[in-house]
Amino acid sequence: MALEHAILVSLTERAGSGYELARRFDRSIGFFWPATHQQIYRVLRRMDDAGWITHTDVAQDGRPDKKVYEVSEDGRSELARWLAEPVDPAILRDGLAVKLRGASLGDTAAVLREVERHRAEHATRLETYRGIQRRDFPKPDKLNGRELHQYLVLRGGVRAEESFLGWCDEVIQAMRSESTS
Amino acid sequence: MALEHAILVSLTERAGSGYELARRFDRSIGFFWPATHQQIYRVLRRMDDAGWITHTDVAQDGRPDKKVYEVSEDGRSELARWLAEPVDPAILRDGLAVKLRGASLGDTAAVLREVERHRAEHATRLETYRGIQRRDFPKPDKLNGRELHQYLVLRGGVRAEESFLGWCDEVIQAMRSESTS
DNA sequence: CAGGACATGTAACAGGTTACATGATTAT
DNA sequence: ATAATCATGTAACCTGTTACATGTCCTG
Repeated sequence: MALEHAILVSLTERAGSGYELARRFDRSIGFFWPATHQQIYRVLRRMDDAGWITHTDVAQDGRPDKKVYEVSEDGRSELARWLAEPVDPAILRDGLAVKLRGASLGDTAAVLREVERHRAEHATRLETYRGIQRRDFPKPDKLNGRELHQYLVLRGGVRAEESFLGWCDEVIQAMRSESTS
Repeated sequence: MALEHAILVSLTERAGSGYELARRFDRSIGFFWPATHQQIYRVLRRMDDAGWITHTDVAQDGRPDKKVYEVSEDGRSELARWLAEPVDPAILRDGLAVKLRGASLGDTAAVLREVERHRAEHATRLETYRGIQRRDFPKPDKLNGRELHQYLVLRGGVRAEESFLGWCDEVIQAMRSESTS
């Protein structure tokens, strides 16, 4: 019920093809609402049928044709309607937490190595976010409207990754000192 | 592919019925791996068929009969096998972030109110976690093994909620001062 | 007497994943 | 030559959600 709306937000910012949307989801909005290209194609068709978006076939030389989608008036009002509704709280599905909880039922050292691996991945993601922040929002005090909202979402990503890294460090430290005591 | 393993972890800690598992998921492990009772019943049957768990029918007076499940040897080795595997990074699906990103395309004030509502819900959840921490782990320095791991998972929950609250405050402050400038 | 907890389940549907298919261009 | 990028799609499958069904006991 919300992939449609995530796509409406993204397409309102800029029109694009299914493929382009899938790239955007990989790089930005998908950190908060992940989606594969198959999901996106399926939902785009449904939205097109419902009249929330329209498409234009664009021929390209050397590359396959693409369908560039843009948001219709109906899509805009549907988005406005959805924005005024309450949303469910964020859903987190963290296999690493499940593993840590069961660590003593298997190879504890392997779970610790897995925590270290995740720490490295999240450190990379944090650097990505900080790069975007420096490049796109160098003066956050001056922002308002859409740009401010985009910046604030990014800040959420930065905070979440910082928090995750801090947790990994706490886990790594506690598990290391446990095994040597 | 991991609800099975979350259930194995929970059932190893303590045997129980599908209903009891569903309650546990609501209160603890489900904060990191949510599941409804229907999902749990379906997966329990599959695990029973696969021989990872066994059940005993327990008659109760005044209450319906229940099937108490416990983990078999095969289940234990499956869990150990899974624990040594890499896990995918945590998946976050946050409709509030999508709304904030699109806020300027609708009623910005309504989105702000929604952020305030989520802040309150997460404050409650944080208090729940802190209550468990005080009750079950009053002296965290002394912990090791399974208890240490349970404590560390809870710490992850506390950190995540603290981080979320901090983000909400940042958003609320930025959006309020924007609308008055 | 209404509502909630206890206990398990079926059925239908919506959402998400994985594998495969096609075919051109560009970079290594 | 090989792989990667661009671009769209089908099919099969698994996971997750919502609604409904049943029946007892306990509490307000």
